[in-house]
Amino acid sequence: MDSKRQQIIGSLSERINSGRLKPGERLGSESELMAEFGVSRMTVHHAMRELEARGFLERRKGSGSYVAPARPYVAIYPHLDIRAEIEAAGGVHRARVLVQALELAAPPLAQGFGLGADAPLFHAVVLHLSGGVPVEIEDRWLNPALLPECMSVDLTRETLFGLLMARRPFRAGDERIRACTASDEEAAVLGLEPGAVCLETTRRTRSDEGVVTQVRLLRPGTSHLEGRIAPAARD
Amino acid sequence: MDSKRQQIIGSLSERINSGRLKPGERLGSESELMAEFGVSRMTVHHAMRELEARGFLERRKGSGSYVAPARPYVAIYPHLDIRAEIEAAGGVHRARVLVQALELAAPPLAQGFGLGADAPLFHAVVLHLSGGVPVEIEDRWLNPALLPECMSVDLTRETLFGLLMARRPFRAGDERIRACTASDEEAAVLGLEPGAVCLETTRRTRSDEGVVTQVRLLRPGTSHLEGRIAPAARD
DNA sequence: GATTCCATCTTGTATATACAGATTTGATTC
DNA sequence: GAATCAAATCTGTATATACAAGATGGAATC
Repeated sequence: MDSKRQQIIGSLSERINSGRLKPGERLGSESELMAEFGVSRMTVHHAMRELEARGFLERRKGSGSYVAPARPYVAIYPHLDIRAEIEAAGGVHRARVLVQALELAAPPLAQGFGLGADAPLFHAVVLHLSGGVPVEIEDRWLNPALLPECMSVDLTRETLFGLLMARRPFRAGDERIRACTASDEEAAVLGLEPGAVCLETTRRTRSDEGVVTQVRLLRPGTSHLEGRIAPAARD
Repeated sequence: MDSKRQQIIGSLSERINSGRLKPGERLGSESELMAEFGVSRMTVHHAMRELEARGFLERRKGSGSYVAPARPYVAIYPHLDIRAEIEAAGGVHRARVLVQALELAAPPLAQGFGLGADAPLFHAVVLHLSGGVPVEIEDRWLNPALLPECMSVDLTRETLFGLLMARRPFRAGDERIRACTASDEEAAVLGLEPGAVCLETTRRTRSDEGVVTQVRLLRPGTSHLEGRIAPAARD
């Protein structure tokens, strides 16, 4: 048995989802709904508050409650950790470390991290395999101040992404996807013929302390990224 | 001046975001927080309810309130409508309709729509341009029952995506991205040399009545998709 | 007709109370 | 020591009340 609040939420959201109440349309006042559902005003109030938080309603003090405009749809790609992605697909993740060093980066790159050109950055290049099949080249730059143990980490045992998630949980970033061709070296590492079509993802993530990491992910063009389409989250 | 509830929400979420309260850790009980903040229990209750709805807390009846585990991060790509995407980038959208017809689709395609092999599907191929430059080929199949006017629509004036958004607002779907090479025909339409690298997005969206539309979007590999990284939404 | 002002309606916030229902804790009992 | 049971603790829900503050509409006034 649902609570009264849940019943009201269900009833109202059904009217909205079914299209019987259209965006912009005004709902009854709390007093009216209170009479309709036979509950107290506060119960209606809490139910509508929750619908507002979920993005179904907009409420205006002194005026009333209105059906919120339809939210735009977005595509959501959940697999940011290559290890989790491979394991979710039933594969066994393995990694080959090609580079793990402190290097002086090209000036524009160091600039992106807010560091001088003489400050060394941590650089890692890792080939990720699923059951022996090359899946992705990870070419990552990292501000070593934000992950001091980066040089001593065994990258065949844990991913830098996983480490970063555990250490610096709250941050945001941006990502770009494009298609390109593999260089001879990249093709060799990925087991492709030279000039093969590849999918390139570039990511930069920030925390409050600045840019944490920048990474270029290269995978064979035949592999595909899988996402889902859903209404954008409120906020 | 924030409300008391907002102050409590701000104070608690700050403790969580800063890491002073770690995932799994127990917060004080409503009674304790009531004393700490000098408010009534219900005020604390409503504040924590909201934090729970936002995904910061997990509350267990009889036990207490606990900091929720860190949400996984996802990549979010907001531009599903090519027209909006072009205009957001400051360009002028224009379209060239290459195909707009009712066709008998290949059996596996018709099957995806839950229709028999003898049921015609609406098929549209549209080249989208930004200021005269080809940006994307849209190759779309659509269940005509769900958009009866599809044959009479002027696709140079409005996009099928926009139409669908307006008519069938609530639905979900999935999307796949891969890299490929353009066929001779596609390369010609996009103004690329034959065999050029391209980015291919395939989308299928559903409503309660079944599959609404399936679309293949092809754009030059040099163009890139831009998204952002953020914690996954609750639910 | 245009403006001003007030009564009324609306949602927002805070509080107190009461009881339900799940969990935890501790004492009792075997 | 282990099991059982009861009390205390904690969150969930519903209600009533009171007042604040924005929005609206209509009446009174100019």
